[in-house]
Amino acid sequence: MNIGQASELSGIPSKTIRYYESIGLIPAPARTDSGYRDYSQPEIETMRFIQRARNLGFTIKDVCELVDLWHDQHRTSAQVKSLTQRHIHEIEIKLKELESMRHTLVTLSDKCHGDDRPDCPILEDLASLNNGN
Amino acid sequence: MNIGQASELSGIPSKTIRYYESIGLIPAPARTDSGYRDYSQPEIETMRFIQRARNLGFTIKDVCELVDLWHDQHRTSAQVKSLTQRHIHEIEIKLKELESMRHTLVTLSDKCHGDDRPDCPILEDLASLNNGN
DNA sequence: TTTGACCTTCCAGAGACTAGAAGGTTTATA
DNA sequence: TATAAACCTTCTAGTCTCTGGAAGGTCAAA
Repeated sequence: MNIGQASELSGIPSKTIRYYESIGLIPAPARTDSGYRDYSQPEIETMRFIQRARNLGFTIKDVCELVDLWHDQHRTSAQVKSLTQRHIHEIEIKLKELESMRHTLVTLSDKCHGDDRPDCPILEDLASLNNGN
Repeated sequence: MNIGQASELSGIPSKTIRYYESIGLIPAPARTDSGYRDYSQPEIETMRFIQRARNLGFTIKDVCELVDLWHDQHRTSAQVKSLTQRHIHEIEIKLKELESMRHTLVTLSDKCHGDDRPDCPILEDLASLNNGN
């Protein structure tokens, strides 16, 4: 199976598959006589695994670990859960940051007339002296 | 005022100030005889403005526009509000993505025993066939 | 045989910094 | 006055995760 089909089945763009291979996330596949990458079914499964993990926001490094754990008969579910909870924690930190930003922005935006005049509470807030750094 | 003091007062690291100058977000300041950057008060105000906008998640490109609008006597508050609402919209998209990730991850994590055994619903889900791409 | 859709490699750019190297300047202390 | 620490300078390269494009080879169908 060539890279285009692998891309279709895994949902990972061809360019990204090559990139993942270049950084060692996906092992180099067999090649046809003409040099085309030639994937087999288990390699597609791995790609789908990787794609799902990426869709859940795991970093490439985390995905490497997850793939290793997946293939490790002697893994413990505690290892996987720990990795996952660390990731959840990071997501929650980002959520809080974004929610705080949104709150501030919505508050400012609501105060802004949004008309032809230059007076703008958003700019005034950004320019204000009595404001956190 | 040298770059270290400007950094303290604006909350932007010296390295980042130089970077902002290199991409044209901050204009090149005066120099002392020995070549040190020499900032005046209005330049610090601009840096503080930039730092606050960055803290609200605006991209560098947006910040450029905001600074331009700030200095433009003929701006309209509608321009600023429009920029801000676009940004709020992008934040809301990211919030939804992250909340969806968190929901999935928490659900999976709750199902995982997190003990010495290898059985793990998290890995099973990532590996499962009947799962979105 | 020709066309179009694949595939290959390699290089560069995105965004927003950050680290480090190699060297010059200023300031404080001994 | 000497020297050491703490600044400053420029430049290069790395981070992270791709993505686009160029130049060229291959394959399948008409």
